Formats: sequence, C-alpha cells, structure tokens
Amino acid sequence: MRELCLPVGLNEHEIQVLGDVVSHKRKVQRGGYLYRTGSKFQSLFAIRRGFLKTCILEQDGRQQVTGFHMTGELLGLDAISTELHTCDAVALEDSEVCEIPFAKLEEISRIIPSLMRHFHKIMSREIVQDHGVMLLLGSMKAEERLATFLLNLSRRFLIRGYSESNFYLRMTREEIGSYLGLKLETVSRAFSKLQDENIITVDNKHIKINDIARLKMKMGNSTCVP
Amino acid sequence: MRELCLPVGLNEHEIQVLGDVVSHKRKVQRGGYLYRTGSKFQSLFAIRRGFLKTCILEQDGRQQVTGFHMTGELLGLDAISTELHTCDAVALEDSEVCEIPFAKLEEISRIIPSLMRHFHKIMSREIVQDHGVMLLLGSMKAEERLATFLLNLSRRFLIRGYSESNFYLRMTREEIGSYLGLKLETVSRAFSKLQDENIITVDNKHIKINDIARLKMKMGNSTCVP
DNA sequence: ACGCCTGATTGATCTGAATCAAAGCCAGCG
DNA sequence: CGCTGGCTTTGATTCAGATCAATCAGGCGT
Repeated sequence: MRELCLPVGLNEHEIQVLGDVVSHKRKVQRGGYLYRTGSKFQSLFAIRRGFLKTCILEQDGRQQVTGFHMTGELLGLDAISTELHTCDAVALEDSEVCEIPFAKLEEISRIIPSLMRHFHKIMSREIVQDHGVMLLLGSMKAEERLATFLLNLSRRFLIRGYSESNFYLRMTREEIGSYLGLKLETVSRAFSKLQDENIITVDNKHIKINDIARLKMKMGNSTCVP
Repeated sequence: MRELCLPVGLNEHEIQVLGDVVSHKRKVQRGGYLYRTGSKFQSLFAIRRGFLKTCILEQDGRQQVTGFHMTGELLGLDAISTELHTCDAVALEDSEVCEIPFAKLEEISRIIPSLMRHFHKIMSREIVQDHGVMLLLGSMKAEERLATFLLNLSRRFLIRGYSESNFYLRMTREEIGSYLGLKLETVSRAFSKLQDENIITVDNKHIKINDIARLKMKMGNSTCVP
C-alpha cells in the first residue's frame, strides 16, 4: 500500500498515520463506474489493481477519454476544485481501489510535510502530463500520436514490473481514438501501418513492440527523413 | 493582493501571515520571460497585472502554447513536480507578478487550513481546464474551437471587470493557432467567417462580440441547424 | 454447435484544414 | 515621409484523416 498510494520517504510512525487515512478498499467490476460526473467528491482513489479510464461527455453525446489509469495512480484530483466529479471513471478490467478521504488527507498532510509535498507533486505531474497530451493533440499526426501513446503505456508497464514490449490493451480502438483525437478507423490504420513496417505486432489487443527505437523515431519526427 | 493571489475567507491574522509569504514583486516587459523551461523552480507567481502565455517547445522547434494567463492567475504549478519549469512563461504585454516562494506557501498552509484547501482547489481547477482544452483539441472543428476560445476570454475579462463583448487580444493569430491546434491561416479564416455572419467584428486584435448567444451556438453544435 | 453482437480491419470517397503563394496593412524607424 | 518587417488576410491547391460502407474475427449465451 505505502508504495502505491502515496509513496515517499516516510518513517514508521508516518506510515502508520497514513494507514489510518486510507479507510477502505473498493472493488469495481469491468464496465462499472468508480464515480460519475456530477457526483459529490469526498475521496481520492488510489488504484491498487486494475485499469480504468476517465472520460467527460459533452451535452451532445460525444465523449472524450481524458486518461487511462493503472495501478498506483491517483484518481479524482479534478474534483477537488468544485467538490463535484467532473468526469466518469470506468473500470476497463476488474479493479480495486483504496479510498482516501480528502479531508483526512489534508489533515494529516499538515502533520507530515513530506506527504504534503508528495501530494503536491502528484497534482503537478498530472498537469504536466495533460500539457503533454495537449501538445500531442495540437501538433502531432495520427502515427506520431499512436507511437507516443504506445511508448507511454510501455513505460508505465515497465515501471510496474511488466514487459515493456509485450502488453495487452484494455481499451477499444474507439477509446484510444477518443483519447488521441482520432477516429477508430484511423487508429486501426495506424496500427496496421506500424505493423507493416515491422515496428510492432498487433494481435487484436495484444501488442508486441519489435523495435522500440524505431517506434521512438516515429514519435518525434514524421517528416525528417534525411 | 489578498483578492488576487490566493483569495479565500481569511481572517485578519491570516492575511497578515500570508502577506509575509508573498516576498516581492517582479516586472516583466512585453516579450520578456518570467521563467524558462528547465530553470529551477522555487516560487509560484501570481499575476498582478498584465497578460502572459506559457508554451512548451519540442526538440524539433515546434512550439505549443499551453495557456494564456491574466491578472489573478497563478503560474508555475507544473514545475512543482520535478522542481524544474516545464514550460516558458512569456509576457504578451508589460506585466507584474508577485513571487510566492513555494516552500513558504506550503509551510503556512499547514497553519491555515483554508489556505491549503484553496491552493488545492486552484491546482485542481488547472487540471479541469486542461481537460477542457483536451476536449476542444480532440473533438472540435476550427470554428467551434475559436468560438470556445473567444467565449472563454470573454468570461475571464468579465470576471475582472472589463467588457465581455469588447476586448483586445494580446496574442498573434499564430499563438492562438498554436493553442487551438490550428494553423494561423485557419484561425484567420475562422475569424473572417464569424465576422461575415455578423457574430463578431474583428479589427486586427480588437474583437467585438455582437451576438454572444449565436457565438455560444457555434461552440456546441456546428452541424445542428434545424 | 450455432447464431448474435461487439469490435476490428480494410477499401472508397469526401472534406476540412494544411500548405503554398501572393498581396495588403500597420507600426516603427531611419 | 517612405521604407521595412512583422502580422494578417485571402485565394488556390493538396493531403491527412473523417466518413461511409462492407467484411471479418472473436467471445458469449442459448
């Protein structure tokens, strides 16, 4: 738990205090909602196990996936501002989260400065990541976007001790497309193209990265072929 | 100051404590940098006066504007995570900011819970706004993007006591384009189109919104003309 | 085993925005 | 003043990705 939820250099006592905060665990089945847009915010959720997406849906029905989240990540940060959740959080596979009552977290972060600092860093990192996505959406073309996306997943799997070159996508092409600002057909074509070039092997949702270096090339410069 | 930097229901004593944090003011001339990517993070900056943009630039020279910022807004939140600034902050007109040493802010936010809460809300709102931009970049077409952008500015000017229907853009078409994920020509055409429809009047960087209701229509549904 | 349904692939065509190109406008400055 | 350079507008053309459409593969329940 300590490792996942809010790691940091905490001493024995601090870890114990923190343990008290993380009230209880909650399971969310595949397809189930952890929370919904508009519901009252009281807690953050640290993912212990599983895979979720967050998405906002517009009045006219269009939905935009704002992120995919895996073990160890913190959900609900967007809701602090209005005390209402601003997006839906949906499990893409059976998941388990631990609930962190936000008021309590603030309370004990007054006692443990390193915890407070860590929490601030987590929020800040969220902002940095969103800026990265904005860059992607604002200036990359389809293939670059997909390459960036796959490398991002790859790195996150690696950090968690899984293979960086062989993984299973929990989301559909449509969800990937929504996240990347593309239509599902375009996502599918981009997959096929990367496969044709032997950079990856695609078997439905199973992805194998054959040449990570070339995939990285795809990310930065599509047009720079000297 | 109290109103701008970190408003909240603070009592006399708290305001005084806070006053001590906001160490000194700094002026940034038009075109000048408040901070640069990679520079060490120590302080947040609250804008007292002026107008700035933040932007990240990729290895290959492309730049992406991540935001435009006006009086009362807080800059530098992205840098908390790595303690290095992840973007450039450039003044688009002569500006003045007050520097808020972050360590001090954390320190006194331990003493003033409402200040801590307020700070968390500010960070959270930043995340929510970024999600809004992601939605825009991921699923809107040019005209919708520009309408959304203008209405966002309009609202922010209104809040600050300026006209919501008559304002001056500090940024170039290129910067707007970068922010909206469009090329400058497309931005220009979108302006012209809105003008042709008598929804706005454009005189270079002076914008007059003639029909705010119709502009709002443009934002949501481009194709719904019953 | 069968049929159904959801999701994925692939092809053909269309379209919105990018790109290329040419003026035009304005502010600042010699 | 007139020239220069940055910013903007507008037009013509191209192209990446959206849309439309058909087919296919896999998982699930009966």
